[in-house]
Amino acid sequence: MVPAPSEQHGDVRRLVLDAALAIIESDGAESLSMREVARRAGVSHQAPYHYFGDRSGILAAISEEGFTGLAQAFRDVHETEMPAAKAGFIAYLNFAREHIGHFRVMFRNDICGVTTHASTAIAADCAFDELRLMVARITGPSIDSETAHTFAFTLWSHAHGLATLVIDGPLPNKIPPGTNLEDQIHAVIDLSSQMVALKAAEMGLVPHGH
Amino acid sequence: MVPAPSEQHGDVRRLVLDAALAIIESDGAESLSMREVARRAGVSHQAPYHYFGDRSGILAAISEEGFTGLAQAFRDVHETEMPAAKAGFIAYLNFAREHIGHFRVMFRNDICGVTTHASTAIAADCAFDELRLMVARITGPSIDSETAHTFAFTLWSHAHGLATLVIDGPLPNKIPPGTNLEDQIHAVIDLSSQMVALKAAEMGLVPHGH
DNA sequence: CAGTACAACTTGACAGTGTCAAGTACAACG
DNA sequence: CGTTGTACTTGACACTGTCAAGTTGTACTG
Repeated sequence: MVPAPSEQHGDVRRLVLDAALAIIESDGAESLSMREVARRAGVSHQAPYHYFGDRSGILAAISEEGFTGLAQAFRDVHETEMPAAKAGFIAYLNFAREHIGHFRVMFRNDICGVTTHASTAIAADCAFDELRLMVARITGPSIDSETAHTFAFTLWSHAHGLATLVIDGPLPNKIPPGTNLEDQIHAVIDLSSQMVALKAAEMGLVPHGH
Repeated sequence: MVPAPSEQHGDVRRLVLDAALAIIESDGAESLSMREVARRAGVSHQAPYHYFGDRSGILAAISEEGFTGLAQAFRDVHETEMPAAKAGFIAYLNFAREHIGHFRVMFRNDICGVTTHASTAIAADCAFDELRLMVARITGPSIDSETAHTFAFTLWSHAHGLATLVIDGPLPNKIPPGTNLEDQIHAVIDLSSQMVALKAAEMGLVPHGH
């Protein structure tokens, strides 16, 4: 049976996971070597396999952890006084930047196989449910579920695109000379959330308050 | 000196590139092995290095090719009768889906180092210039360059997010049961372009016609 | 026409990689 | 004490990226 997480056994799993995250954060997911992970965690080169099965297993575990964290980030948005759309964009981008290791893996089911790892898929579903709850704050209750779904997908796309372009894409290199990256990012977030708010208003949707 | 591209010499380069693209399309960029590429191209395991220097070199070449293609896709949008925003979203998504191999690499400067490969950076700049021209069709001329830039970034983010989520992300697995993926995608594109059009109208921007 | 230079490769070697297979240490349980 | 199971370790294998050195053919000089 699995020992209590507080015991030393659980530590190796955590150690391995943290070592993997450190590598992914600094060099990207491609550079993740199981042997280097093991070396940094101070265990034999085969120990990680005991916990995660194979390379995709460790990535799936990171992905799962990431989705759980993202769901929490979405939940935390409910506490804000900011307009929900803007707060959502900021939360998404902040999560991505603060958890680059997780973020780089989460949306890559080509390398971690969300479809093959059930618990990762469940965590992803939870995060998406939380996103839909957040979107419901923008659209209000007077909306059919199909449109609500489309709204959720759309906002997700917008936030995701910005985050990926900022983190691994060429966006940081493409800001005009003399301008500040953070300012540009906030201008994009502002513009995006204004677009969302305008459309919601045009559709006669009323966001519900706190 | 470099031989004319029509000669047999150029063929190897093309062969290697195509083999690499085939691997990336089917298995992702992580699974790209230089030796497997060489094997499929029917050359020695070192031949690809002759042309591309190292693993990141081949990825940079693919990236460059991709950005050149994307720029062309943007140019082709000018021919459409559709509203520019919607046409742009569709063009971006189509490009991504029809050139998965290129797309999976282009925006990953963690693996192909756009910063280190000059010609790739130039191609990326060209594509971005073309994007700005396209955005100018939406915003019209009555807009200061800073706002125009923000508009371009924003639309880019929106389109990019949708494309990445569709191609490698969990979006295809997250459509509600009984609904069609293509319909969902088009609903998102419609909603996004409506948001853009609304904001442009609110700002008093007038798109210029054909 | 000999000589040289250079591009376009090939062959060989090396350290490092993912993963299968087998072993060891040790606690829990009967 | 013996069995069972977890938590690893050690060893091996085929494969990887890349450096170094060789080979072939072609172009161009003297």
